[in-house]
Amino acid sequence: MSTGVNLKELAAELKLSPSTVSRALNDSYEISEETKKKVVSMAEKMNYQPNPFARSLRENKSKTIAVVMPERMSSFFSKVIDGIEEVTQQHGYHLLVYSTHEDVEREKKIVNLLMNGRADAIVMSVSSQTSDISHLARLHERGFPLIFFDRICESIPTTKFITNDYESAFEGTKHLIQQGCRRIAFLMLSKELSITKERYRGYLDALKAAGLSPTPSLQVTCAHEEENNIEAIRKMLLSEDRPDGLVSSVEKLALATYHAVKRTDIKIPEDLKIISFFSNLSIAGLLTPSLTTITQPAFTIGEECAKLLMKKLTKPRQPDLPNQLISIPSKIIIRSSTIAV
Amino acid sequence: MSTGVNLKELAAELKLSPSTVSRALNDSYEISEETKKKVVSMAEKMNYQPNPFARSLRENKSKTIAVVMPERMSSFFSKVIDGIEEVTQQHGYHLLVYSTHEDVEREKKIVNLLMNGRADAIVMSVSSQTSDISHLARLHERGFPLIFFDRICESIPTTKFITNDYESAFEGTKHLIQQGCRRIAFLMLSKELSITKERYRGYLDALKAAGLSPTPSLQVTCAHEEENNIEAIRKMLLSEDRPDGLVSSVEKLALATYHAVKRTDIKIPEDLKIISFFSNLSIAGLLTPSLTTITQPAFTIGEECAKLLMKKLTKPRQPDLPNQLISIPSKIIIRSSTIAV
DNA sequence: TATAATTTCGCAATCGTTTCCGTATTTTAA
DNA sequence: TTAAAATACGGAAACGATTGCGAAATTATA
Repeated sequence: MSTGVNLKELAAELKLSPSTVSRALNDSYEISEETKKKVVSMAEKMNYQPNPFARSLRENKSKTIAVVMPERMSSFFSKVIDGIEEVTQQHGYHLLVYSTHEDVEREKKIVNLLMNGRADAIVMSVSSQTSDISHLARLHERGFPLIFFDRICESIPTTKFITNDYESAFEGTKHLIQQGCRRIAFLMLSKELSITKERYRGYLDALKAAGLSPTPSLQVTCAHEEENNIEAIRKMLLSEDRPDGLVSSVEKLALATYHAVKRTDIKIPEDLKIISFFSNLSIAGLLTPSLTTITQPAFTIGEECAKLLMKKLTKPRQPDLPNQLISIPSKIIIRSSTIAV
Repeated sequence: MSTGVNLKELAAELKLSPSTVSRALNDSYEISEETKKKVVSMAEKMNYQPNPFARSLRENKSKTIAVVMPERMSSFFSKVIDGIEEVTQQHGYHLLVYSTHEDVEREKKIVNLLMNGRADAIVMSVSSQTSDISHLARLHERGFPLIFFDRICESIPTTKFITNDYESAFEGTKHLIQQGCRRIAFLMLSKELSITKERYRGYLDALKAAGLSPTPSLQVTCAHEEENNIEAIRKMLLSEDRPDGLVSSVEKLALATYHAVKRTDIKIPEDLKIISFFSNLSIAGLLTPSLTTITQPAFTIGEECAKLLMKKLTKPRQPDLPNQLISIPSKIIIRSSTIAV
């Protein structure tokens, strides 16, 4: 791999010193317009590309953001990253992307690796296994810029971007009740997860507001393995107090539910109405029947994370990321899976 | 952001020179076992993390791989990256991930940015717009390690990983014919794409082998915008010589076809049988009717790309990546969308 | 015992930038 | 006309690691 020209060679060609060339390329006021032109044109001619590591070493920043998330095959996370990339790319930033595969040990390893400054900031959504958050707390205490989205750590005082989890779950559950549901199931990944807690609370409060009492056996905590989830849901669906409605707090469990239903003779929406947090609109419309979704503003969440970070990182002497919770509302899109017949 | 301890501070604490400490940490034969122990334990105690940029600058390598692909919201590409990450993470490599959004201009920008050595290698799948490949050729001519997967550049002499596109398309088309189809449509993204060419060839040859002649109006070239694709497909499906079978060369066009069919009263598989290159098995099973798929070994492709790169990058004085085409076969999974009634 | 070989470590250069100084030249002000 | 200020540039020190080379201390060999 033949490395290109460096600053010294470029300077030699121009019969200038490296410092002058550097300043010229960085548009310093100390350099005359005339020399700037010369330098810039010669740099183009010789295809000079500054070495990013020399620069990072000197400036102590990498122009790189790390994104850590639980899984890649999820339209929600894909769209968030698209949103982040859209903003960061305009500022010349690069994206390191890591998947924890819902494994807290991998999450710890990744976070610890990132503490050496390879990235200027971390945008993350924690794994469903994450209960001990000391690795993240340590990162933040050291002053490392850290932003959470979706699955947040409440106790770490930094900026977090979420959707209106509580209200959406409340409204979604209320919608099921309005459609006549009385025994409503709730599917979740892990009780530790911030999104689980909030969405669950919204679900419970909606039940309470309607004078309904929750049935413990209808609240299913799932795991990572899809087949196990499908079977757990199927059993719940066929249990004694089988539900007539179902709220899924994450996309993948809605899909698991459709799989589970296929293994029974339950009819949606006649026997069971389903609503789910879901980001893949194209798929939602193709499911049979089409799925009523609580659609999170995934792309916007990514954009907002990135905008905040860019402000903090590209301007000098910015304050720490404020300890705030920013909520961007979801939209409920009613489709066939909850239409009363 | 308070940077941690560096080598000099660690050395001072140990009353040793930085060079000795560096060698001790790198397990050099020149250092006694005794000092090694001391150094390592002190490094742990002080939580020493080597500065990656200083190291990269000195060693002229970044322990980073760049992955450039056309889109993120695709189960195929997601799985490929999961495969790559699985291997590279074990070697301590990091992943920079870029999406071109099927835009060749963005692809060029990204590739040019990567020429400065920010990554040690690039794994890429070109955009559907890419016909001029000079940006990639230049990269390769400079000796930059470059690997293609799926959507390859035939003319660039490096290693490419694909699936058996021709054979799979041939077998898939043959399957439709065996199920009684006579007028078989073909959906593609861009005629420039390597996968389009090969899969199209397989499709044509299968027709020919059965004594069928292709109908030009049944061969639809689609673009990026989903709604436009759906409408184009719908029109084709309702045209005079409407098809009774359809091969989709990529996942998203199969979904578009399902959407298009929903807007007509065409019945699958009675009126139209569908087969598609498709990686999202969970979704394939949930479509109505479930979709017969040509399932690419996405994860394995990613793993193989990464394995080859790791061999090249982690061992000293490796030869250039050989000019070879490695094909990993797909599997055809027959579901309801092609079952004759 | 004297010399050679081995072990173990330190000094200093290096990677390619940026930037703090210093300085020569030109312009402005008094 | 002279002093002060502004302009335009170069020298050299950083940033934090790795490594070639030299040297002291120890061990082996003759």
